[in-house]
Amino acid sequence: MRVVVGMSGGVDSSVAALLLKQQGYDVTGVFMKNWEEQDENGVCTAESDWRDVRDVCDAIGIPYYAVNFAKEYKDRVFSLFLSEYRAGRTPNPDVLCNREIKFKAFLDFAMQLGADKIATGHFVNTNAQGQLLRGADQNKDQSYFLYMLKAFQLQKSLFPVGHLTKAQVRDIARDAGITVAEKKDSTGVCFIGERDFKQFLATFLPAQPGAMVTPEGEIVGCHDGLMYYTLGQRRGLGIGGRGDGRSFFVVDKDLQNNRLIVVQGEDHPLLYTTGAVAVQATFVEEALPEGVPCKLSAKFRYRQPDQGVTVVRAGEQLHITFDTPQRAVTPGQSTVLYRGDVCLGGGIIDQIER
RNA sequence: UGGGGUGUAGCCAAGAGGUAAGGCACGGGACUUUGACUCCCGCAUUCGUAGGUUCGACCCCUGCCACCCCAG
Repeated sequence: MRVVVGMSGGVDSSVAALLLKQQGYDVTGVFMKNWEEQDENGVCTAESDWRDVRDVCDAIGIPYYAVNFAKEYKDRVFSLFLSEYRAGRTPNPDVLCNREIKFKAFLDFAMQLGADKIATGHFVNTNAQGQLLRGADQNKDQSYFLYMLKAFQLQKSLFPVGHLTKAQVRDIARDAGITVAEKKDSTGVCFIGERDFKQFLATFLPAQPGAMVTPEGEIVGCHDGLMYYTLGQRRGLGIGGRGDGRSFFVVDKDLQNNRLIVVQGEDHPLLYTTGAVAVQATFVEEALPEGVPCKLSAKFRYRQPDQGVTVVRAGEQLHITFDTPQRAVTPGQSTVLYRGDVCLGGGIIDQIER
């Protein structure tokens, strides 16, 4: 069985490749370069990761390739990312990246190479029915990022580290003498990486400064452009020493008047939401029945503890009522639904109800 | 230019003769395959300014400056 492993140069995908090789698969490593950028010295910022991939593949004894999906990434992920920000929302590019790039462009590419399956280092599992399951490591479970996938994509995918904990993965890497065993986990937008987010956005979207106001209309500061802020955000507002001295948080964006609405105090009622409407509902396998309230659990952001919700599907919309008020649920972000350990799917938050 | 008041870090604010609390903001780090949240650490050799008293002053005295209020 031929398997093409998407390798990032990190521990997880390296161990994924190693395990598959040990299990007797015909393994090929493929490094995806999806973002064209060079550092101040003119060196591609992905160069060191590519080097790590080559080192690891050599050590494991598997062939490797590099592919470039920068155009696909830009067209299918990044353009939407930008338009969402323009619309005053806070998108999650990585859920799209998985649907459009890793489990589409990359999957297609692997199939053309004659692969039977692809594999990645995601901490998730699948079962025989093609369902998406949480990873065994509760703390690293990445099903949130894969909720937009369909069963047919999962059926062509292997997740060799999904049943392991992060610590076990590092142990395996260490025991095998893999050079990236202690490499720090990468963060930031997938393929783009960690960086000053405001600065990064500023290079793509024009800024339009305006006022920061309280719900009562009092002007308490100036913002640098609405797209630089997200609901629930505290840092970067620059408002200090007002009122009772507590922190301010973003609760709304008034695009019409180019105003950022802020409140004082982490427990302000406007920071809490009792329900939401999600659009572009997608289900891994079977859609929720139309119009029938379903008691499920949900996450509104990665690594959030499960929240009890009642969901009613209406076409491509999900009407979600929270068991307990949720803090800073943000339009543009994804709500992901679970029944036990099964990730059912989810949608993109469009409206919030207070 | 008569009277009263206030001047402590970017902002708010303790302090009250014994050698500068705290909060917010900000900076750094941790956490994290989105954006956030959260957590930890840091952040006035100096108290409008110039002198004086004192072993010792942000706290007492004097001059000056600035701002505020009430009278004009």
